Amino acid sequence: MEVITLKRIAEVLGLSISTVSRALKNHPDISENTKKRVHELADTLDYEPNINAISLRSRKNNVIGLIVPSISGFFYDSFISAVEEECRLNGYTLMILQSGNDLQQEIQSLRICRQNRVTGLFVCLSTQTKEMDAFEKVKEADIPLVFFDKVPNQISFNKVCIDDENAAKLAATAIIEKGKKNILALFGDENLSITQTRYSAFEQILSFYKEVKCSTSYCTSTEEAKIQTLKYFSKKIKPDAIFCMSDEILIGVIKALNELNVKTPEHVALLTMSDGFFPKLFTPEITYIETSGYKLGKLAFNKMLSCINDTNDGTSFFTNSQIMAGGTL
Amino acid sequence: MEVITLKRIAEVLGLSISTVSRALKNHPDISENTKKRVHELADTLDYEPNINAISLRSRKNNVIGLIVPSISGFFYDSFISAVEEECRLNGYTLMILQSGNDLQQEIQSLRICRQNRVTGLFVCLSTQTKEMDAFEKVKEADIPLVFFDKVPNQISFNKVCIDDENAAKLAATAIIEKGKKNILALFGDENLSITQTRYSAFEQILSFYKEVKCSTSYCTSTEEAKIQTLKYFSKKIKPDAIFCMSDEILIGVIKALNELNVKTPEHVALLTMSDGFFPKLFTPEITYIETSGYKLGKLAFNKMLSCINDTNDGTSFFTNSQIMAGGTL
DNA sequence: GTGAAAGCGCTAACAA
DNA sequence: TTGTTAGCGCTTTCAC
Repeated sequence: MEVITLKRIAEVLGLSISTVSRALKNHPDISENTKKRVHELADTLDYEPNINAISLRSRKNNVIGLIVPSISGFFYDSFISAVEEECRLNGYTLMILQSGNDLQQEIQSLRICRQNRVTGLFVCLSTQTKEMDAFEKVKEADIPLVFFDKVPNQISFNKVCIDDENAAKLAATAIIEKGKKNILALFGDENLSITQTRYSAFEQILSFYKEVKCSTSYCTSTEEAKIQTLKYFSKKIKPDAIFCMSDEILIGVIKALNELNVKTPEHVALLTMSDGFFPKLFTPEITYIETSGYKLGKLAFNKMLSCINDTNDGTSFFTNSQIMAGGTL
Repeated sequence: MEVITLKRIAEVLGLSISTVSRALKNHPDISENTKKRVHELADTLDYEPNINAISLRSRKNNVIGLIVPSISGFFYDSFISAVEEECRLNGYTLMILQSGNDLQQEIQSLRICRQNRVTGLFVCLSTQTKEMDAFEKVKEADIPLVFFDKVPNQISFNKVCIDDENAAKLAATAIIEKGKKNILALFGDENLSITQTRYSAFEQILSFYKEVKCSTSYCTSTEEAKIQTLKYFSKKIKPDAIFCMSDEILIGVIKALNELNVKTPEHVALLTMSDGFFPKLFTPEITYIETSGYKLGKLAFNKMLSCINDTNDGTSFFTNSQIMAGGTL
């Protein structure tokens, strides 16, 4: 099946390529009659302009790249959903690459984005990433770069995050106010700044309450969260409250509690950070600090737009959090 | 920041563009010394070939399109995850577009894919789609087209599905064997062939057992599934078994059962079709017929490859299903 | 109101 | 072993 180009239309109509090009864009110079003929033929032949040619010629590309450890589940899918929506609404196309938390893969994805001359790039760092050299180069190449969720520590990068500090403080305060004395706090991967921020904010609040005991544990997976929970409940003094840093952790905790037949809130209080989807699946619904991937996605896109339009003020964006009452605290 | 091209490298090295091009590809004609010089400069300048130019020149594109109602949650995220993985491993790049179950959006996404000259296209139909004209045109344009999950009825299209018929029969048989007499069967959107297939297979099995009563209901959302469940449990004779066609339905049912304080399997048996993620979140774990989005994604990509390589034999692919024992049946 | 020509970055046939 | 040239599909300046 023949692919239709301006050239082809021009041949059929006995016009020059440039006239056809202008006619399709309704350029004022072109006569109404010519415009009509061109549009009609283009329609019947199902002409679609070749984006590659346009990108090449204009030296710009409407593709935006997104690198993320995994598309599926836990927050990222709704973040991506929001970003795709905004991209589409703004005439961009989204190219998604999974790093699988693998360093090589992340670098390779970065290269693919550069080869594609992406207009901008969203990145959620892999848990392995230490060196930021490759990302520095992206910046030097003047490609707008917005980190989300798992972001680097350097202040020089654009970041869009949950307001981790505030959210973690909110959580700690809520637990304290319920008079809990023996907290189990489960966090994610220790290397991530997001984990570090949540951890220190949480600890900071607790430090004001010397009488409250808190055991902390870092879990890199749902399975580990389950194991840690089982471990702490096998001790003589059992936790009277559990704080989960994320859905991923929460699921592990719930599996453990189910196995132990420990009920919330009767035997233990439970508070998590989440977008609310998982917390609402259970009975009683789990109390959570709201951290919406969808909202963050919208925010991230705004940041990206300001970078693209060169109106970026260099500030980091944060979504604000609030506590959503369920029945487990 | 200057963008590096072959031309630039050629200038610096005092070579012609074609020599540089060949050197970078390690063409045998080029002397070792020249290759070395070119590679070194390319490295220090961080040269990356312009994919747009390559696509234009070669008249092919390594982009594969994917149109889906929504990226997030319920099966699609893991399907997409698998497809992205395969794309990456095979040198393709994935362009994702959400239709939001909106007809206009779907058509628009189709157009974007055509403009981008995608090498292939995965489509999960929106619930609104009736006319297949636009997709016929894609086929006529020789763009490999693979439908997944929500697929058209026409036999002429490539489809990759859960083996819906077998899965639904498996479900019906399992429920019958448990001696249930009053089944509530909840299905998804009535317009979808996937729903129709599951429905008729389920009914077919039941038709052999005249003594078994079965109420059927179509739900287009989680919320509606909840409402329907509440409705049937407000009747005098309550269901002794519930069959859910999907996770989306299951979640609604669980919320309803929680609200009613109806326990599984004591008060009612529960069986769903799922990839297993959600069923395993609850206690007891919910018995399900396995339908893996991830597996289906891998299958879909194989189908796509065979289309691209023109070795497609025109058969539809099905993942096989099996029943996974939880504690609710 | 329309056309010719150049050029975006790249590859490959042909020439030298 | 290297260079010249043409052309992928498109836009845009300049000429008529």
